[in-house]
Amino acid sequence: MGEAMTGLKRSHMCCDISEELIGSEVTVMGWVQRRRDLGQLIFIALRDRTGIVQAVVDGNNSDKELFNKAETIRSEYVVAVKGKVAPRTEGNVNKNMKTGAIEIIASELRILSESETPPFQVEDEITVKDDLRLKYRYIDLRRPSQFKNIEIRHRTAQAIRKFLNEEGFLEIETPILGKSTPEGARDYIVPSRVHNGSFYGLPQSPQLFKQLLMVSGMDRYYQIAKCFRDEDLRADRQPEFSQIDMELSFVDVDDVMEVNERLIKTVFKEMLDVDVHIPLKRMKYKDAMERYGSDKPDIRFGMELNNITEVVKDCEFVVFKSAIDAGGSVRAINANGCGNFPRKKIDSLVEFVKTYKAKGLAWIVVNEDGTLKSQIAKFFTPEKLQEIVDAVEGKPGDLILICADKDKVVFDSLGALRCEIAKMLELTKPNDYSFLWVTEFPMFEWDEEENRYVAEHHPFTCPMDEDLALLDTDPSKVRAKAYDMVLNGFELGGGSIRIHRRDIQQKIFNLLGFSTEEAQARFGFLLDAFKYGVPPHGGLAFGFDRIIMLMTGATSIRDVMAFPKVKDASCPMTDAPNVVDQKQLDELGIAVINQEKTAEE
RNA sequence: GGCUUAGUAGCUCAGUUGGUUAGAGCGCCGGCCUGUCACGCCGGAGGUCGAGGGUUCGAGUCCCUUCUGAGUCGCCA
Repeated sequence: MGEAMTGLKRSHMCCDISEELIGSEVTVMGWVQRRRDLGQLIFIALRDRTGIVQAVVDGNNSDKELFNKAETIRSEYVVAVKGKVAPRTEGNVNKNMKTGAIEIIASELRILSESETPPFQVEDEITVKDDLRLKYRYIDLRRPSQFKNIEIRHRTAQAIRKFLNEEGFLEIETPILGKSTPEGARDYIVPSRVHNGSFYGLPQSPQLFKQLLMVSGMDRYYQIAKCFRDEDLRADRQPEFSQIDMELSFVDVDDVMEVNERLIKTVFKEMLDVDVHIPLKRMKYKDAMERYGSDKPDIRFGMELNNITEVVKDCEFVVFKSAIDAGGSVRAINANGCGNFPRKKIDSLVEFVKTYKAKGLAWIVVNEDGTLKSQIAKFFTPEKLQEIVDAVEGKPGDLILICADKDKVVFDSLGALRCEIAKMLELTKPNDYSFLWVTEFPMFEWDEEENRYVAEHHPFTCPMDEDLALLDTDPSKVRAKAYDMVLNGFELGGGSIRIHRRDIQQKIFNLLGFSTEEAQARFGFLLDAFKYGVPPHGGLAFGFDRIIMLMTGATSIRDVMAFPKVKDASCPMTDAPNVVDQKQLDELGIAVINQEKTAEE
């Protein structure tokens, strides 16, 4: 039920009503935030996406019908209010509202749509569980913070487009229905009615298409591309997400980095008025791991890792000894000033690193008087213990945390631990944006399960020129022309220079265990294209949602997407994914096994 | 798939060693109120304590199973 808006035309958005309009007649339309009924005087807080403006219905100075109608209004009704803009008297100005100096004296009121009481209040102050918010996402989006996030997302996209357009990039769309290339993440696949038993794959990224566009001579391409990955969700991972995807011809590493530094600088200045100093700091992958235990280090605080393997290598402590003998290492971080942590808190840190496969965590407290306290003290001479403390520059009041294991476990554990402690100590400031590039990634990673090398980045990544010879001798040492941009411990984006020489590409495929036939079957179209003249090229892709998340301070990318999915990749609002009719399955030639539910005809 | 955590009124939560009729704030409904703006005052409705089973004289509370979220590890070229 609701009235027509016939004869009314919206003249202003709510927050566009200002003191300059005093005396003029305006018409605003929106949702009722709140009705404050004082008996013979009714205030209506009317909200649209710009904000809230107050309308007044005076029982003594307006007609009965208007007043009676105003009394029936409830929260979230959609109404149109026509009236004169009036100043508020001295004591009635609301300084907390943009429109707090004025109000609209209503002369006409239309209830365009009534509303049931919403399942939760449309206010930023309330905290509602995520699944309920997402079931009623259209109401959740009415909250100012959500409007703000969606708007920042829009404006950021525009700023990015403007920058890239001016840099000579063409915005080009690539297919969503593509070919499934099961290397890396799981693909979402789409059955074909015309080709029973055959499937399209939804793109995990437009990688191959953008390289083909370079072969076509498009020279510079970008796209804000929807990508799909059928993997488990996280706070910063959704099954469908957006990338700022780009590719450039006739470039090497520095060229791609340079244009993207300027892109980020421009966007952060425009959106947040934050000055990003370029060129950004660069850190080699190897150094990032050694110093921060992570390939996406948060460099806003110290607590760097120290390799103390040499210091303890001759000790008899079996935990350290066996780790070293197995080819691992012993490393430590110095949590400055944390020596006063209660035992319980230290124990929780020990539990914390077990998440990352560490078997435990040794600790040494440097007391205020310089004496040492440690649960492993009995395995060491006092001199040796002091030597460890000196190796990490331990001072009175410090807490030293030591992990011994395979390098991967030590890096994962201590890398996460330093971030966890930083969070406990609130070492990071809200508006501190610390960017860096991580470079010189290894080309390959040994996959223990499959017993072969897999590409660290992807199989089209170009090895560093000086490492080409190592492809034949020691592939594990080959570094790639790959780079990640990192912000505050988050990978904002990454990319690489691609291989444009067939002989090198062939070598890489061999190392990855692809036969010529297999490579041809999977990526033949790209290899064929490379026969016909291919420019040196490279590119990069940013996680668009993640950038918006960091810019808005949201804690999840769900808050910066209009209609995100919950953890099991379903949508509580639409109930996707759903079971389909047998008829649809028959047409597609699909038989479903182990299906508990079947669609009702 | 593993680990952690949560589920009590429409929403957010409290609920003690198991013990009378399960509470609060907000919201909702009704009444009063002409300057509110988180309006105020008075009154009211609203509960399968996620579901199922068990222990017990007695279960929101203890045990088992299960469902639904969240975080995280694995996974995410």
